[in-house]
Amino acid sequence: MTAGERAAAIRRAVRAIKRGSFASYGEIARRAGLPGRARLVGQVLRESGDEARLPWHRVTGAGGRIAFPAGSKNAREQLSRLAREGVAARGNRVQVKRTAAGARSLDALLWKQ
DNA sequence: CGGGTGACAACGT
DNA sequence: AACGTTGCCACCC
Repeated sequence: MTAGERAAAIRRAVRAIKRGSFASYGEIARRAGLPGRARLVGQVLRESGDEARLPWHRVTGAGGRIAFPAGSKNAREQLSRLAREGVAARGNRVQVKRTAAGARSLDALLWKQ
C-alpha cells in the first residue's frame, strides 16, 4: 500500500463521519484499515488543508479530547464548528454521553486518599 | 543506518 | 482530573 493510498483511505474515513458526531484519530485509522496508525491520521489532516473540504473538526483525540492546545485558534475553531452541529463540549473535551461506571469509583479511590 | 518529531493511544499515579 | 511514561509509526534530516 502506497502512502497516497493510505492518505486516500484516511480521507474517505473522515468524510464518512456523519454531521453531529465525531470519531477519534485511532478510530479513523481503524476504519481506514490502518489500525495503530492514529498519528498518520493527524499527519494527513494537517497536510490536507482547507481546500480538501474535509470535516476535520469531527476528529478528536481519544475520549473526545481536542488535540489542539486548549484556547488555541485551532481548538476554538474546532469547538465552534462542532457546536454548530450540536456537539457540546466542556473545556477542551467534547461532552461524552457516558463513561464506564466502574472507572469512576476506581478513579476516585486512587486520587483521593 | 540513527535520531528527532508529532492534529496519537493506553496506562499508572 | 492532570501529568508523565511508553509504545507506536511514518517522515525527515
